[in-house]
This record gives sequence, C-alpha cells and structure tokens, in this order.
Amino acid sequence: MDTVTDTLRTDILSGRFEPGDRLLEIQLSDHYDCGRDAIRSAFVALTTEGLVQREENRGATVRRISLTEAIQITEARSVLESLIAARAARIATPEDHNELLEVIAQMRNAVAKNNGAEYSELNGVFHRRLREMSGHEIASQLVENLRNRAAHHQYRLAVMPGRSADSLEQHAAIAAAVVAGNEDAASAAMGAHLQSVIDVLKRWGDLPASPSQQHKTQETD
Amino acid sequence: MDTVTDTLRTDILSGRFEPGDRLLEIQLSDHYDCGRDAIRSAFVALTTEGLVQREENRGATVRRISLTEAIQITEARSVLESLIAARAARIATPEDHNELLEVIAQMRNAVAKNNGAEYSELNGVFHRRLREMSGHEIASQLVENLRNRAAHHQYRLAVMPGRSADSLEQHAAIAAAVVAGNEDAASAAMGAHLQSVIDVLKRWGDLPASPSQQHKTQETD
DNA sequence: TACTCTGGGATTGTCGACAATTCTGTCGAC
DNA sequence: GTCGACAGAATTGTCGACAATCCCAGAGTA
Repeated sequence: MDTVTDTLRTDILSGRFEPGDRLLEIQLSDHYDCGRDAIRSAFVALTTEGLVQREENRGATVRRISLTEAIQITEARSVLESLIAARAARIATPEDHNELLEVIAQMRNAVAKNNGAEYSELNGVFHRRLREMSGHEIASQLVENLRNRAAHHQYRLAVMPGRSADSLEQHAAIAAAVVAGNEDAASAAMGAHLQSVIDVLKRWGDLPASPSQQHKTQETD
Repeated sequence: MDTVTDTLRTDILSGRFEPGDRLLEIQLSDHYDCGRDAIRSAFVALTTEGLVQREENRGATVRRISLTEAIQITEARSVLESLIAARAARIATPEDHNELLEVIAQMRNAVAKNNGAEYSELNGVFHRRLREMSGHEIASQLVENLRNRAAHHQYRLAVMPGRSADSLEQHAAIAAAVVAGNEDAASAAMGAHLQSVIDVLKRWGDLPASPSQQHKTQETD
C-alpha cells in the first residue's frame, strides 16, 4: 500500500536525496511512476517520521538534523536499546545465543580484514536481531525510527579510523551479557556502547562532513 | 496546515471515536467541513502515530491497543521519562523547582478533596512541565506520542480507588529529586513510578472496561 | 440445510483540471 | 546602483469525477 513511501524513505536514507534537498511533487511522481497523491501521502508519513519537512505552499524538503538533535536521538536510543538488551537477555533462546555469537565472530573477522562496509552491515544485523529476539515491538519500532533519523550523522562514524575496534569490543560485551542471561549487564553494556557513540558525536563537533559519500547504505555505531 | 489531523487526533483521544470504530472518509470530510484529501492525509499521519489502522480498500479504523501493547508502551515511557527526569534534575532552574513543588501541592490538595478530574489534570501538567524543563525535544516527542497511544488504557487508572494516594507520593519523590538536583534519584523515582503503573496494568488483566465513560479527556498515572 | 455464485450498493483509490500561492526575473523610479 | 512594484512561471492546494475494490444480501443448486 505504502510502497511509494517505503521507496522514498530508502532513497532518502541511502543518500539519493540529501538534507535540504527540495522534493518536488511532479518530479517525484514522474520518477516513481505514480500519482501526486501517493507522493503527498509519502510526504505526510515521512514528516511524522521526522525525515521530511513540509511548509505550507512551499513544498517539502529533506529534513536537516543538527548535531545536538543527533545527540538527543542517540540518548533516546540508548535508553530504549538498553531496555531491548535487558529483555533479550531474559528471553533469548540458545539458538538466539548462537546466532548472536556468530555475528560477533563475523564482525571480528571484518575488523581483521579492515572491511568497513561489511562491518557496518553486520552491525546493523546485530542490533536488528537483538530487537527481534527481545520481542519488544514498541521499543523496536521507536529505535528503528530513531536510527533512520540520525542515519546521516551515524554514517560519519563508519569512516572514523580505529572506531571499529572499540565498537567491536562493546558489541562483544553486549552479546556476552545476553548469552549469560544477565539483564542488568546487558542493559549496562548497551548503555555504555551508545554513550561512546554520543562521546564521539560530541567530540566530532561541527566539523564539515567528508565531501564525497555516495553510497550511504551503511549503518555503523 | 494539519489542523484537520490535530482535530481528528483530539477527537480520538477524547473518546469521541472508540477503538475499532470505522472512520469513513466522506462522513468525516462532511463533519469537519473539508475535502477527502485532508481526511486521507490525517489518516496517514495518525497511522504512523499508531492511533489509526488502515487496510487497503477497506478503510481506516481507530486502532485497538492490547493490554500487552499498553504494557510495552509504558515500559518504553518508563525509560524515556527517566531520561527526561534526570535531565530536568540537571538543568532545572530555581523557578522550575518552585513551579514543580507548587504543582505537587495542588495535587495533594486535589487528593484531599478527592477530586479525581483535577488530579488527572494536574498529573498531566506535572509530566508536561518536566518534559519542557528537560529541554530534551526528542524524548519529549516520543513520550507524548506514547501517552496518546495508551490513553485509553491509562484512563482506567484514573477511576481506580486509592490509586491517587500512591501516585501522589511517587510524584512528590520525583519532584524532590529534581529539586535536589539528583539525576540518579530523579531517574529512579520516575522509573519506580511507571513501574507501579505497569504493575497495576498487569494486575488489572483483561477485565472489561467500565462501560459508561464519555469524557475521556483525563490523563492519569 | 449448507454451499456457491452473482449482482447491487457502498467505500476507497486514482486521475485530471483548476484555483491559490509562492517564487523569479524584469522594469522603472529615485 | 539599489530598491520596490509587477507580470509570468512554477509549484502546491483543492475539488470533482470515475474506476477499482470490497461487502452483503439473495437466488440458485446439490
């Protein structure tokens, strides 16, 4: 039903449209081969998701997220993903445990090969599987949305030298706590992980983003 | 711009439309004196907010929130409002402190008068002011949305005998921690408060809601 | 009786046209 | 040269009409 909305969302997240870009109804309805209705509908949905900004009679643009907003988004993610980690630690099955450890092993491998793209991909898998095994629909939906909103900022972390090594150990700690069934430790490990993301964002400050970044399908933190 | 969306939202939250009610486009566009476009647009927005459910070619209905979903919503609220409370404890001004204590005094007065409606109102004010003084836009928006989603369930708490007294002391503890500038205590007090809400929801089970409740503008927890 | 098929009515989905608004570039006055 | 007024273009907002789909009642059949 909302296939146009989904397509536009992924196109925004993938960097096809950059923050500040104008989104013209006719142009998009032509590009996606659909009516203006579908585009307008997508604008409304993506506006409430925080990805698009609309102004009366002036059209829609890709929303620009400030650094302070990105930090707040990560703070919210921190408490929600901590809840998810605790929940996963409580109810994950042995199969879940194996899968989690397997992902960690692959991440370790990717770091050894210095393959940033693969690491980012695995990172996304790790968090997504944790959400799924937590069974917490509400928190998962909110986190997914928050990740999307800050995608542009998170991307910077992917290209930060030495970041992967730190990130890897943090993820390993989360996985260990979940496997041990220790809710508090899982929650704390996830909190520490995202706190380090916040620290990096803060340290980064408002340095200009590296200019040439086309394929922004990566997700890293 | 989205005035129709706002009106429909408040009409859903106020109980004018109940969970499961069909929302007919023509009927609503006639009632709100607007075009079908505006109604459809409102449906899209409220769907992503979780208040409305749409099915292809079958129209929109007011979303029905299950008890387990209401519990998850409150759990998510718990961690987010804890973050807000901690933040408020850190940066609230002396004027904020006075205002918070003033609201608590009024709540105590409302409990003494056994005025449930006034207590609910003040409860809403308390949480809203806390959000505002936290300065955490992201968490505030999420909490507001979560409160809306679970509004129907929260309402039950309002009419629970003896609930106000417990609730009052919990709020007083939150206020005291914020005034003391103790982030951890504020966070913990807020967590304890919402945990007690969760406990009540769980204890409540799936008992039928009391039948005749027209004015559902109250918000209580 | 139970089941299937079919038609009409009601509702949503989609398209096009036109009005309303904003934006852009040009011209003239000072 | 700078500023404001103004016309034309571009874009969004809104309405109506029609197509597509679903729902339900009723006829027909085994």
